[in-house]
Amino acid sequence: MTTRWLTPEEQRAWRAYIGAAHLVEDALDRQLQQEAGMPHMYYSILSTLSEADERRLRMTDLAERLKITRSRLTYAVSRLEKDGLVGRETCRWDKRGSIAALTDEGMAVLESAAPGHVETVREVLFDRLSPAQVEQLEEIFSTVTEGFQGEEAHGTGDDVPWRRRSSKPCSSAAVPTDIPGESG
Amino acid sequence: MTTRWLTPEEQRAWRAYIGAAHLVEDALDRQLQQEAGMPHMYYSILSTLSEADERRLRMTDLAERLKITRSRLTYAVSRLEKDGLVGRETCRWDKRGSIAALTDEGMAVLESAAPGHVETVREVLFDRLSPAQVEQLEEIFSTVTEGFQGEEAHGTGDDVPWRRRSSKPCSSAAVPTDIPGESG
DNA sequence: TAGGTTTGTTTCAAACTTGAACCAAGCCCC
DNA sequence: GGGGCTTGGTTCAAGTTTGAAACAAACCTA
Repeated sequence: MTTRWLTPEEQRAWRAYIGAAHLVEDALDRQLQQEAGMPHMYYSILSTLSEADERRLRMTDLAERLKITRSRLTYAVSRLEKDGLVGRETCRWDKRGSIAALTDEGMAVLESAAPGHVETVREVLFDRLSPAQVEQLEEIFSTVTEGFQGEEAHGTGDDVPWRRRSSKPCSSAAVPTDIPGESG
Repeated sequence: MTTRWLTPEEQRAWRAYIGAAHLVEDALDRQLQQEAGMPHMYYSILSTLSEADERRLRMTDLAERLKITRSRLTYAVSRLEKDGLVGRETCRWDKRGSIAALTDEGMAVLESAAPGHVETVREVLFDRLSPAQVEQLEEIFSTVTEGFQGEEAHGTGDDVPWRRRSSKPCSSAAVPTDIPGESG
């Protein structure tokens, strides 16, 4: 099959996107590194945990939500754990499982970093976009994300074995009142 | 000042964007790593050079176009140089300057990798977007990029000293017929 | 229920990125 | 024309990411 090159419009869009994405990422990383001593991804981990049930999530779930590899997450959580912002627990119903839990200190750090972070996100992005554009942004990237979800099922013969879909909940909140096992 | 948190619409847009951006980046990196043995950024370096006058560019210019730090570029070019895909030359009119030049081998590698790369870009992005959305994408991220250009001039008191704007051309094509210096 | 596969996670080495520090070469200006 | 500032690039150590390999627990299934 002969290559379908990008049209001039697509080229422009692609370059604008790639360039801006770098700028945005860098700005976020720099701001958070300065004010919270961690890169953006680490902040996202804390943030995601803070919204989860009981402020804890299985590693695989967390990786799935953040769209990162499990290996990357392991490293990041280890660092956050060393800093006392996250704790690791083992899952009682699936002993393979490991659960990341936001500590009070982690919550505090998150809360103190949040305003500065949001301010940066506004500065670099939302303050420059019209409401219509915000909607377009969501629409465009939701579509892109959806594209990836189908891919794994069939795909172009290409599998993505390392990016799995969620596992069972396993947080105590998601557990029935009568807990199995844990007998004695 | 009290924090202007993100509205629900903005939140959704932000999350969609961040998540999709990770997926896209990973997909591109993976594809290029497989088929060309280099991450996306390195491909972009080759690609940018290939379009430049004489297929060569000063380091600072290259960094500016790619929106990356000079330090990151130095490392990347060193690797590409080791692979024989790029050569380094010194600038005759500014002896501080260093010029990265795409070699024939680099051009060949680029050309052989291009179809697969474009195909991936289509798969993950453009094949899922309407022409209107492509336009919106460009508009949105051009705006974002512009935002950064103003920033350095005044900004919120925050300087970005390491991300400079272009230097003088310095490629032989940009040189007047009568070359100064180089007296012999 | 032993053996084989799958799933959840970590580990490891190699590659990459970051930011600060450094070195030269240009530039200014008295 | 000798300081002092700026600019172009590199270097270095510390931190992060990657992908493959290792492990262990869970899940078949004969």
